[in-house]
Amino acid sequence: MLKIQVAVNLPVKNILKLFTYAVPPRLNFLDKGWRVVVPFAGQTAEGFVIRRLTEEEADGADNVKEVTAALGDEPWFDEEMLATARWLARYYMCGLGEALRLFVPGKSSIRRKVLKDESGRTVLAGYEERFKEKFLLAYRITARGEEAMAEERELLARSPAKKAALAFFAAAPEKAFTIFELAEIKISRALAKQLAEKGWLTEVKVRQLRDSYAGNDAESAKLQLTAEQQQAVAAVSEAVSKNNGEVFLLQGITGSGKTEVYLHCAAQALQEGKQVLVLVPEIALTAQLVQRFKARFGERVAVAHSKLSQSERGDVWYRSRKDQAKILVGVRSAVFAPFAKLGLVIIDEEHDSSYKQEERPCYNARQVAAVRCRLTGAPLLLGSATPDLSTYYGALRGRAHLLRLTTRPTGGTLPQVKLVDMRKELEAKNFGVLSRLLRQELEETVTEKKKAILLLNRRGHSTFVLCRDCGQAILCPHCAVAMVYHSAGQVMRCHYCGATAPIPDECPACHSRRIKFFGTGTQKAEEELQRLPGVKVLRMDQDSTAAKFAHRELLQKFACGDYNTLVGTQMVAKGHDIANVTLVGVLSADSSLHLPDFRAGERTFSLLTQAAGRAGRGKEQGRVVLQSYDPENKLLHLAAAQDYAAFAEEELERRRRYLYPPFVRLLKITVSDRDEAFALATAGKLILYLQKLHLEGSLQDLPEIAGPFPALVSKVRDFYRYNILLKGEKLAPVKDAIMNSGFFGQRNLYFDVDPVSVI
DNA sequence: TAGCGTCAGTTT
DNA sequence: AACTGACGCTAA
Repeated sequence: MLKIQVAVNLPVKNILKLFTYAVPPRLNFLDKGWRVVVPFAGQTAEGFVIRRLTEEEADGADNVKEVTAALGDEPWFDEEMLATARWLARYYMCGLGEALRLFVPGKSSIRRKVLKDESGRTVLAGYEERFKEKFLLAYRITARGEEAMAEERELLARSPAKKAALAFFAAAPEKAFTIFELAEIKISRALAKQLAEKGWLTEVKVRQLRDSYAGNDAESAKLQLTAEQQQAVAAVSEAVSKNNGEVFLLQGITGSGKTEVYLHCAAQALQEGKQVLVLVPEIALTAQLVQRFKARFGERVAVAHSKLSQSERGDVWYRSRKDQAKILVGVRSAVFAPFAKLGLVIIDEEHDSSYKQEERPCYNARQVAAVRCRLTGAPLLLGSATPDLSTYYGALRGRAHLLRLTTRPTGGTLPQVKLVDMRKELEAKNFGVLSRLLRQELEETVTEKKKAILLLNRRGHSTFVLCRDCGQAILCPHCAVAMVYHSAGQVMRCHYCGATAPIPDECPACHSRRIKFFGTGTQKAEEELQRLPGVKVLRMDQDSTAAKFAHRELLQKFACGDYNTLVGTQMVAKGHDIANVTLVGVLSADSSLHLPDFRAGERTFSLLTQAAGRAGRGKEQGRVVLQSYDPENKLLHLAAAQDYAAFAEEELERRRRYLYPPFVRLLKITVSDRDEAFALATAGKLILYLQKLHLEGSLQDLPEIAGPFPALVSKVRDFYRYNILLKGEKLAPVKDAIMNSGFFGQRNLYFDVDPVSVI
């Protein structure tokens, strides 16, 4: 009988093994790449077929169970996807099953069903296939609904929301609207359901809407390219034709028209009958880029983002595999989409940390894309105003072609940047969030009917709550951080575990009643700004954008409404292009600069550059004010001058000296346990183990081992955290050794390859 | 000594 | 992830 090797799809790291199953004759077509259902540990699990066993091997494998069923009507994985998964598992230290499941929308193709008897024992463990649902809940108005509308029922008069909703349905009495379409125009699912219960609407199932971004397909005019843009397009286009996996770094100042280059390169790939993958940091933040692609390429564009329903995502994947979608625009996880003929990969804002997954497996989509490109021959186009230093260094060393855009095609110039010394403000008894200069600039801006964006990278109202007598800040009971005062709800909130607590009347330590709030977050800044004449302020941070689409709505309000000032955390700095913004203020330019992390400088430079780039994108000259307590700091001056090359040179020198990427590779190991002593002991044992391996000669080079040291936030949700940092030019032998040891399966150990931060 | 809760080890 | 069997502790 045919036997196959299978990787099971379970989200656990300690199943590294592959398992052997027998294939019943009816499933004889099974081969590598197929998804199957297999019995596993008395349960049902999804499995991925890795390969067929030879007859010899099959004879050796006794006592194996049979494959239950095949999923889908063709293999899910092609050779390239399997190879990418194998690379990912080894590079990022996870099981092959764990790597393969990333390629499956929703991480699993089946939903398990477990039936139990009265005594709680499993009597039937079955499964059902997901994504079979091709229909979607929709609502249509009924005759009674139309009557109600006509009669202006009392209830409708009292509820404007219901009335408006019903009026919307009445305008198109034949049409059924899916819940997604309704969400777009802010008719909630709950509201529709209420109206249905009244008999005014009826529930119907309509065919799954394949594309929630349909519409606005108006062909947009191609823009005249600058000489630099033309050069970039020509270079990438040639690589698309050659299909030899070349890598390009497109470094363009903010507003230099990187998107237009993407569009032209994509057009070239399409002309050659190839597909394009476009990765963007966060779809909510880059709606404008999606719009540009939709406008240029219409229905050939599919969009994959985290707000898609399971089956919608399945549909998008299907269209891409079947070559129906020519361009796939998506966030991090879209790097695992199947393609019929991948011809170009574009990564926008390639330095963005959202390409790194923070949960296991901690892959970086940029790296995964590079591997897929190498395997398929598709060129990789990385775009950024402030490239990741590793990417930039690679380009300097000839591993990628560096393409530069140094001018703004609109003719606008880079904004004029001023640094303000906040120590002088204190001397002048100005204790507000705005320096005198920024306040004056803001008042001028709003008087001229222009808009301003203010960045303050701390949410909440006051950043800590302190007893004035004993100096004790109030800490979260579960985490090693101070709680932040939030004016909404008048509570203190932990930004790590979300715990809330009322403001204490007296100090828990010394019972003094002199409790005071210190520090400034976005809420307090908002309050202060509201008091300024003519300033109409909107606040954008995690708290004000918690609701779905709130982000987009806020930006829309700011762009079209009568608000003139947007204050918020770093999300105000990213990806949008709002006309009429002429002033950008960074309220505390050095807040992220002094974190004990090797990338703090790079992140700060990138954030400041991006923030500054929001100013004066049209014809108007933009102005930027950076407030700092350390205005002599060289990095701030480089950011003010928007001089990436100089910054990179300096930062690379520092990295070389202190041995940080791109000069070494990093592996961060976190030990996390309720028992602090146990966590430390485990870390110690792991380090001893590595040193022993080295002495035995199993590791040619012992990487430099730093730690264990407590994480910057040493306790989160009652778990103590210690970090170990391994540095070395080649980490593969250490990674392999750890994966083959008992340490790998341990529950309290987490492995992060190429960590974004080491704190 | 039965009766359970926790934990480590296994799943083809 | 879910199941198994071993160990250890409580209630008699």
